[in-house]
Amino acid sequence: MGALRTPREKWVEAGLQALATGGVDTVRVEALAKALGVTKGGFYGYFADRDALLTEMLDTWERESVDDVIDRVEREGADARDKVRLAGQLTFSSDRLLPIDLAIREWARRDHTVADRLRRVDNKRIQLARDAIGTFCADPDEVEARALLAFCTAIGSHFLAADHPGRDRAPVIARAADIILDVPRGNPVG
Amino acid sequence: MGALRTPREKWVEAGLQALATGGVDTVRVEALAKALGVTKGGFYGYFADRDALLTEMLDTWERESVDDVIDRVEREGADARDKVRLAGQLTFSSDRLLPIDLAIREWARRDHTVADRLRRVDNKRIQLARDAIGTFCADPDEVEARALLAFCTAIGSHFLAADHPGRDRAPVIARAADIILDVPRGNPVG
DNA sequence: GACCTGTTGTACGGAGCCGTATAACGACCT
DNA sequence: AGGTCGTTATACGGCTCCGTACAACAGGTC
Repeated sequence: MGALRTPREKWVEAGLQALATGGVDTVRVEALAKALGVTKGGFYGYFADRDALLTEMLDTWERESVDDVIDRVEREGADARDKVRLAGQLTFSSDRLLPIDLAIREWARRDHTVADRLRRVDNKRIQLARDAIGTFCADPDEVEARALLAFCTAIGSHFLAADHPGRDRAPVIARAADIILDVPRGNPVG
Repeated sequence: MGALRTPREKWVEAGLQALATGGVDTVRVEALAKALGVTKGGFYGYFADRDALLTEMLDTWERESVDDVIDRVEREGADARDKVRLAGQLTFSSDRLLPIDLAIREWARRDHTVADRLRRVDNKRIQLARDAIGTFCADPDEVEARALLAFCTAIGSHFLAADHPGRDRAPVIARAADIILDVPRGNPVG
């Protein structure tokens, strides 16, 4: 039996890497093969076609970014506000997951299948924010608005190119988080 | 002199349309020609190459989305909060500009030239928000945070796939705008 | 009608990519 | 050493795209 030099996961990983770096349109079988130092010869032994790889990439992403993140938040998150912050950090500060997440959002705008999957993922994530914010905010409309703000800020800040004169982006986001989480001034949480 | 059947602007317009619909990678000379009902024969009379078209598309976008929008806001905006809302609406509710804006944000993540141009545009736009918010908020750090929130929400809501059980997205955004603009409850503006 | 002149259609070479077919290969077993 | 079987390289036809070259064409002018 010949050795398995370039297993399925290598192709998926290379695909996710290409997706993160250059978007879906740069996920090409021959380019991936070159990146892996092989030819595309073996690819079609694992995948029916390019679409099959894309689907498997989405499966991997969904698993990593939902199950893994939610598990960790539920286990490690202390109080409600901490959970929101931790969930945001795990997804939106991960060198691995963040670029993939952003690329999938772009992709989802043009592919309904991807949009449906992203909706499932985002719904699970935003529920986390709702639960957490609900512990210190009674009005359900306000909970929804603040959960939306949390999410849009986490995503939007990566698509916003503006500068903040005399500051870095980080402290501005921290201050914005205080507003979203309704932290009283003079008693900042950070 | 032969008639000018497919002038420069037609190519730029078709390019922007393709950009809005499918992203930069779908702006291809031959595909544009087919969409215009001609062949690419005439294209290279106006543009040195595909990159020249992309540059001109960016020029057009920058003109439309900065000069035009800012002019109108300065002229029509009533009070400060109105100006922020109007600027947001002009850019992020325009059937024409919005999809182009979003596509350029995706593009900018992978092309430094585009990122620089987007930074110029976003800086002008966010200054509008700063000025407006500054009229009712004294703390400059808080002004910056609220301006960031306004922008991230305007952009992020288009990249967020989550549902809002029992609601549409619009009223949730309106309520979020009240939080960003610090509108007291029981006295909603949005 | 003949003649410019600039726009457009057609044709080309070259590149990258998809998916298939087939041959070469390497590891393992006997 | 020789056989077996799965993995990989190579080669192919087909497609889309780029940018160039050149011929066909339509509008205006004389």
